[in-house]
Amino acid sequence: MNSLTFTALAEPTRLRIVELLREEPRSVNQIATLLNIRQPQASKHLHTLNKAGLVSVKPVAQQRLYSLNPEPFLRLEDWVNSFDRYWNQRLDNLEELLKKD
Amino acid sequence: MNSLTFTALAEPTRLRIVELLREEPRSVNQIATLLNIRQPQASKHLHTLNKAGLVSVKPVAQQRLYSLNPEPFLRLEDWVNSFDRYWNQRLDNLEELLKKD
DNA sequence: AACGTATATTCCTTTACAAGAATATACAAA
DNA sequence: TTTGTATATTCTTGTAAAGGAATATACGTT
Repeated sequence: MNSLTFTALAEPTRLRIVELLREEPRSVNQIATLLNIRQPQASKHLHTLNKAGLVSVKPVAQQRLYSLNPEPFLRLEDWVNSFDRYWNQRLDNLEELLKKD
Repeated sequence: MNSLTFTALAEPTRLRIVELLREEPRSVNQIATLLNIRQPQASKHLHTLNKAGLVSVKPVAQQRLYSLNPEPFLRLEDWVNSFDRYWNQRLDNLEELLKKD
């Protein structure tokens, strides 16, 4: 797993942006308005998300529509799903322990 | 979703620690040795992971065994799984588009 | 009690990065 | 081609956090 994905999501405003884009693609000003932040900060955070590969841009007239990229989230999904083995294993140990009565 | 979890995982060394603990609980020195870092840094990172609620400590003699806490990872799992709706929806839009021929 | 091992904490320095303000660029419309 | 709207970039400043070195604390052993 790549820590760059986590770095991008670690900033609270960026996390909120991602959760907005999870609903549908949006323009910079839409995001700025919805999150009550200034436009330059929105642009900067979107730039960071873009560099991290989490979003894509599609120019429409003078607007720029940002949308989520599936890949990094699917990779994150795989990564976190793989932890299930660990929980199950620890659960087995617990059962083993309980059997000893 | 809480950005603190992402903050904790954003640091490359901490991410490696988590991936080590995913195998089994380990002591501070084990982690420091395996990752080739100095003991104080290992302690500091583990302290950060602990504050973020990602790990627990269990004292055993003078050692401290760190292990993963399931909860935050299960929450992360839920969060990232909920993105599937988005991908499916976008996939539907694509199919809709293709139907138009 | 003294010493050794395991871990935590403190202090210092350096670096990354977020916000604000101001400005630049891109495109559209009149 | 001037004006307006949408977005990006630059510069500055403040702050958080990581690593190194040194030291403190906790527990065990002799």
